[in-house]
Amino acid sequence: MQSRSPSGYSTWRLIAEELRRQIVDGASAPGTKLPSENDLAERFGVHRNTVRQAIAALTAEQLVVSRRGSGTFVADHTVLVHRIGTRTRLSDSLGKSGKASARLLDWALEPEPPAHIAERLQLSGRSALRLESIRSVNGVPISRVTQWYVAEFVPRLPEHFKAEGTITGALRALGIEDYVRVSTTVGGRHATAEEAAELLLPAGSVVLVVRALDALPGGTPLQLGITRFAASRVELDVEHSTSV
Amino acid sequence: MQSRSPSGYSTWRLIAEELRRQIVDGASAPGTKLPSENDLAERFGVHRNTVRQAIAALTAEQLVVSRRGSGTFVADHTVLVHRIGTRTRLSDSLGKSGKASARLLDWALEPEPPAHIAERLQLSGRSALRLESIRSVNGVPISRVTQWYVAEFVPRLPEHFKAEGTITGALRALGIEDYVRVSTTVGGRHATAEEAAELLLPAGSVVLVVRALDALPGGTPLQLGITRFAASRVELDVEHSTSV
DNA sequence: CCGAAGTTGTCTAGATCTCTAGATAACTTC
DNA sequence: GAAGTTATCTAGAGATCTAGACAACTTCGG
Repeated sequence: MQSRSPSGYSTWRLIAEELRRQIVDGASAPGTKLPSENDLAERFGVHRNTVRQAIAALTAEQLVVSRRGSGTFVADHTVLVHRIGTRTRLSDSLGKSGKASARLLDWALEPEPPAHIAERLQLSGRSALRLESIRSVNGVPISRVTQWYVAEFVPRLPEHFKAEGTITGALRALGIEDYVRVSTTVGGRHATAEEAAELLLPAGSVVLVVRALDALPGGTPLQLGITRFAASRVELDVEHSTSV
Repeated sequence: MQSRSPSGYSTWRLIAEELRRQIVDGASAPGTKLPSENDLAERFGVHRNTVRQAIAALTAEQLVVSRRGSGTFVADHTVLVHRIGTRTRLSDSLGKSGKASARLLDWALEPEPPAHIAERLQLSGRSALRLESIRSVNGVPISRVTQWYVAEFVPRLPEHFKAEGTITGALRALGIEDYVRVSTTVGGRHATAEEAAELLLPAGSVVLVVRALDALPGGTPLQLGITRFAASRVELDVEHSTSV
């Protein structure tokens, strides 16, 4: 491990991320023992206290657990899989892994939405409806979602969302049973301070940013969603058509 | 901006990432003027020198350019789009954006590949061929790739790769013209120190980790690729089937 | 069972890096 | 010319990292 470089990352943070990568990429089973603090200090070329800081961070995230005298072990952790496909709904793909829930944080009618939203939804001067929500599985927040709808297609959607508990349910209550995924892009970046707080992540954690456009049968745009998944908790699985 | 929290990220690093996010998410055109250093210092609640550190980092990445007396402006930057689909080849999706090239870093015949590789490729005791390469567009590195092949299917692949310059060309030279994408998963994490160095990224940058399995017609596994895209340079576009 | 070795937990002190503070200099814009 | 903006600098406070030590516990071999 190189000594301090002007990266803006403390040495212990870099070590914590490296250990995290080794645990997750190596698919270390819960119970796997990490090297001792002295070993890690020697490998990374730092003082043991610095390694302890890194381990403390992973402990705070419940990725590892330390036992005095024994060592540090990988804790029980799972990475959820979210399917990205033409008709996949969040409740279908992630719900199977446990109890999924969505909480509406905020909503607003937007008579003058941002230009790129208006363009993607082909609003032509019509209003958009913006919903802000957070989704959890087994009580653990996994994504922070901003959704833009063509407002006139979804009257009272927020009320229905609160009543049904899911967007799919809310849309169904409005008579919208069928819509298809038109496009999906995936990017990655550091979470904002707000996102990190809402997703219960350490500052600077990585989020996968999924931008998805859904349309009604016939191709009329219905919704543009911007979902920030906690990259440490969710992996995306792209659905490939099986027809050749 | 909160004052120092024990996140392991320096204040200037967090500010730099937030400015980056605003520039990229807001799709700021080159030439867009950022708020002045004094304004940013006030907004983030820090001293101006701290803001200067953040801007210096973005300047080093050539995302912004500062002119004394005038201000700081968004520099020319593009985010490349990589298509993820059944038959999309890197040279097809990214090559259109400019001159794409791939450089073989290393390769090895692996008689005892890791268990999860052996399983995905259904090796049953056969050897795997591992290739390590880096891909660039217009001289800018965009991804770091590890590819595992069923060795007996691709004799002398490294030589062909060097001769042809692309994997697609190398496979074609071996008579392999048709293969399909079976599965693709996308994750995100911080780049390792090595990855950051190879991709010319600041330490701790975000990479999108794409794991893809390709098969020959008939379903026999051919290749498992693990591609780390620089998230600040590449966005993934998922191909959706248009049939309903 | 006991002692040695190993491991994590805790603490103090000093060196080094980061951030704040404030100032002056050099340039641009109006 | 005045106001605004970036560039550079010095100094001090606060945070991080190194260094080393001792404490409390576990594991293993005799």
